[in-house]
Amino acid sequence: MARHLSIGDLARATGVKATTIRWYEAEGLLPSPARTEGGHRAYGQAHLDRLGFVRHARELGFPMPAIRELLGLADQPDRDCGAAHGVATAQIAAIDEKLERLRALRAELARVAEACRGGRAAECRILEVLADHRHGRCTDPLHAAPGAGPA
Amino acid sequence: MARHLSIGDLARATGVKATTIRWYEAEGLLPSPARTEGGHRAYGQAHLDRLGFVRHARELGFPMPAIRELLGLADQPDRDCGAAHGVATAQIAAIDEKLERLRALRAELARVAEACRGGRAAECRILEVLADHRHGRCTDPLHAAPGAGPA
DNA sequence: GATGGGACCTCCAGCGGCTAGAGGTTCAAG
DNA sequence: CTTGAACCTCTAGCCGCTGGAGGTCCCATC
Repeated sequence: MARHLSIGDLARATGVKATTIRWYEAEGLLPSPARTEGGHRAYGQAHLDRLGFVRHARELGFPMPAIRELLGLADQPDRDCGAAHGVATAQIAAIDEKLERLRALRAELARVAEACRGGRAAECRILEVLADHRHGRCTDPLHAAPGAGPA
Repeated sequence: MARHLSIGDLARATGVKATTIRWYEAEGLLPSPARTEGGHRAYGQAHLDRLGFVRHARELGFPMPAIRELLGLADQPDRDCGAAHGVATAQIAAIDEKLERLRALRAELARVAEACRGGRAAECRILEVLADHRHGRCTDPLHAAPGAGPA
């Protein structure tokens, strides 16, 4: 009898936890597998491949709707793959945005932290800067350039 | 005149939504204000300042427990501000970690996207690469684990 | 003083992407 | 046949809000 793969086997093979695998199934990223007589999930190679796909896409930060779209494309080999390219490009743009924001954040935070010379909290520049909201008024930390706003 | 500030006044002044202000109060980041006879929140300047502090700290990505700590420090001017420096430094470290992850992600994703030359999905390298999880090359530590795959 | 409509109130649910636990059942090794 | 590890379902929780339902209050205008 060809041995099926248990959920634990998939978990070990892919590094995705069993609970997460079940959750992917509930969310429709993985098809529901067959069951043993006792009700345990019984997977095959196709499931393993698909889970690998999903995991890799998640590692690359694709949100679940994007993964659903990619899966749909992978399932319909005749469709134009331009859509896949679009999904990937959008994901890159999203990452670039996050990167830029984090860099700006990092810069301001470093500036703030460096201003602290120790001593009593009453004189702490970190707390001062945080408390001073002339400094703020920006929803986006991007524009908070060191020389520009708060003199 | 201007006996008190309404929640809407605070919202307009700080750019923090009223619902979020109420939520900060529930979470203990803002003290509960006095109420009008009808039950509306009645704020003073101190609340406005405090909300500015919280908002700015959030913009810098401090998680709520860190903000609680910073607020505690700001309230006790005699304490050593080394703690504030520690909080800021930890936040910088967290950002650096995220930045590094995102950069690696971005690089791989760009590589993946570039591989696509258009055409049918069956030949799309994006989908191929996502499906093939043995392609290695990823500096992300999350990715590095499964050396002993399904043989 | 009445009225209208916007601002406010409370409570609850939901987002993404899982994760953990309770409490019960099944499988496979010895 | 007996363990006990792995599995099952279901529920709730994490962060940091956000939105909606359904009701009440405030205040400018007539």
